[in-house]
Amino acid sequence: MGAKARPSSAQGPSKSAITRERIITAAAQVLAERGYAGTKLSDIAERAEMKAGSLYYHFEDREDLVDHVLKRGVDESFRRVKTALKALPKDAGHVRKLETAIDAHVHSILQFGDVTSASLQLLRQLPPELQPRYRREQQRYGAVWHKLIVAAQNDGAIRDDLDPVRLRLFILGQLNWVADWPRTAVGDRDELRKEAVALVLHGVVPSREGR
Amino acid sequence: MGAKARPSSAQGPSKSAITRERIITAAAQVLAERGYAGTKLSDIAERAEMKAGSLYYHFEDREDLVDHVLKRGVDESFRRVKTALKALPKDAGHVRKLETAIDAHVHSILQFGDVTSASLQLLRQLPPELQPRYRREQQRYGAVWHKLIVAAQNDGAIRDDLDPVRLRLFILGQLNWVADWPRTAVGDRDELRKEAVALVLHGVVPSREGR
DNA sequence: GTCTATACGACGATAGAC
DNA sequence: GTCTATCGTCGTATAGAC
Repeated sequence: MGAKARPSSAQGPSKSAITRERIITAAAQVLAERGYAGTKLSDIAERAEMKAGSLYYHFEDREDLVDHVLKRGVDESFRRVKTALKALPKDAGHVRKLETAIDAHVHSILQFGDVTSASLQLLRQLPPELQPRYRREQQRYGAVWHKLIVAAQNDGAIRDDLDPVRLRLFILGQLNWVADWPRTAVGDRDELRKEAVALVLHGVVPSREGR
Repeated sequence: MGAKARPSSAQGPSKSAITRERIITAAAQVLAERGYAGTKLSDIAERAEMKAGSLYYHFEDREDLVDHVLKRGVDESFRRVKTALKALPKDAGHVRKLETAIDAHVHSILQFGDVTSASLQLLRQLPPELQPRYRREQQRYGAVWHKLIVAAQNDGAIRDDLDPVRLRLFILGQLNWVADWPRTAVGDRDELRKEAVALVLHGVVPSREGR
């Protein structure tokens, strides 16, 4: 990589910002496959094509770096789902909203697979002192889904014989697991998103009037 | 492998065997919440109420201990699902079989939560050299589900517009995630199992003739 | 069987050259 | 900004007492 540092006169990210980005991506990949404690700075550095010591120019320490990966992972799905919901017409039905949220959540997982996967499994593995911050963020996201589900149940748009909390966890669990699928199974992404929506909404049994 | 296998007589488990069991359980718990590399022998020892050095009397080394936890985790669901399927009447329908497998899988997760949870997330985190053995075991389990799903699709018992591989991953993902639920969300276990079956089969939208 | 004490290696972090 | 060199810490594993 002998690219000359280009003076960021006009606009666009500085070289430093680009490097930071490269490091975060590399970190997310290693974290996703090795877990929190299994991730060595030397591995991150190698994947980002630099030496371990150089990381300290961009981040305070290991924890600071993990912090950035984690925050981004939790935020990504959140932002995307909120945006997608807001883009819906005001009079959209509950089922339509749910479809939209499912599609957006899966979409974010497919696009930011490593970051999402890393943040999802890391939440458990973090040293207890570090957990509260991210748990809170995750709960705010969970709350969005919870409202969606409860509102839909109250209006009779979806079945109300399932506990809303468990229902949310079932749905998100099914979708989150996609981050861990073997690449070969993912296949066509649009197809996958459609299937996810279909499965959550209608299940595997073909509908029959006299269920 | 680990400790010496006692020539099995008619007596109960030796004291050594009991201790081994205690250690494996402790290890599963720590592995489930800290990940592979995050699990220190001292933590396992503490939870098993002994000192770290003493573990080496029962297991060759760290890897040997993890090995036992992992093997058990993959086996548990497998055994339970196979047994449940065999107990069905020969003429059981495809949907009935699927229900049974779902119920058994969830049941095993609820009962061996730590071991299952540990083995599920550890598969990814293992050093590459150690993975093949467990992957193979997991694939054998996946094959059972695959056959179930394909057979059901071919007979028109379940919808065939979803890719069978992805369908399997969706279903198992939804169920596996239960291992990571907060204890407070699990609630009544029988209720949870029923809900899991209902959700996979019929989804969240109440059935209507003109879907 | 379990303990304490210790060697040994691996990784995080810092300092200073370029 | 990135490198090399180095220090300190911590965890695995071993040795030997009880």
